[in-house]
Order: sequence, then structure tokens, then C-alpha cells
Amino acid sequence: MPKHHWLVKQEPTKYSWDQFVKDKTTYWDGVRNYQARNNLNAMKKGDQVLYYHSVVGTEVVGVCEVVRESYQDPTTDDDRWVVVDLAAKKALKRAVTLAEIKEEPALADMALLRQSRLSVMPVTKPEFDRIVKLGSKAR
DNA sequence: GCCAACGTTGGC
DNA sequence: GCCAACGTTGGC
Repeated sequence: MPKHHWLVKQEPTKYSWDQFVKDKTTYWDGVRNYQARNNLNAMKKGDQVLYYHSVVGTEVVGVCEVVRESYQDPTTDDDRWVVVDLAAKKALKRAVTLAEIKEEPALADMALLRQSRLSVMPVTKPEFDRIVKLGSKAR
């Protein structure tokens, strides 16, 4: 089965990549948006996920992996909301900024640009590979 | 700190 | 079921 690719956003002041790396795995809580929730539900174990810092930095900083598929959000009794478990996999050699993504014609259609408020979104494989490639070489 | 985009709520 | 008001997110 082909793996899916995703991008999750977090404000580094709330939960940074560094903290994530320290924790190794985390559950992705706090999603209160149906579209983002639907994306969480569609995640499969082993899917690759880009980690994006919003507000502060506005850049993709690392890659993580789905280690547990969606289950009831432990931080609320409301059964509409779910979380997934993510494991930090590897940091990009250098962060890929939002400005760079905007400059890349191949990335112009990313949900990140079209729907700035969505916090969990699908990414196509070419888009995913492109960002990882950008993040693995010097500017 | 401001403002645009967009999701949600509630009156009708 | 429509739409105005309101709240939140996130880029700048």
C-alpha cells in the first residue's frame, strides 16, 4: 500500500520540534476543525509527516512518522475529536521556509498556501520529496 | 499589533 | 437553509 504524506502545523512556542525530538513521540492533540480531523482519521501507520512551525519561523523543520492511527482525543470527553501518535524521525538539515515554498512553482498548489488556517493537511509525494530535498542541501 | 481568510454560531 | 456576526488562525 502506498504511503501517504501529510503536513502538520504547530506554533513552536506551544510545542517545538526540539521538544518533539526530546519526547521522541507525541500525540497530536488540540485539533478542533473537521477538515483537519478528517485528515487525522485518514492517517495510516508509517505515513510520513512534515512538521511545520507556524507563526514563529514559518518553516518546515523536520519529518515525523505516524506510529499510531487515530483514536479518541484523551484531552476531551467530546467524542468528535481524535489524535494520532507521531514519532520524530529526522530534522531537515536546514529549515525550508514558507517564502521558499512560495517561490517554488512545483509547490505553488500546496494546501499550506491555499488554506493557511488548516493545521493538518495532505501533501502529495512530489511535494513531500521536493521539500525534503530542499531541506537536505545548502541554500 | 493589524488584518485577511475562513470556520462556527445563531437569528430569522 | 440563508446569512450576518463573531471568533480564531496565521502571515506580515
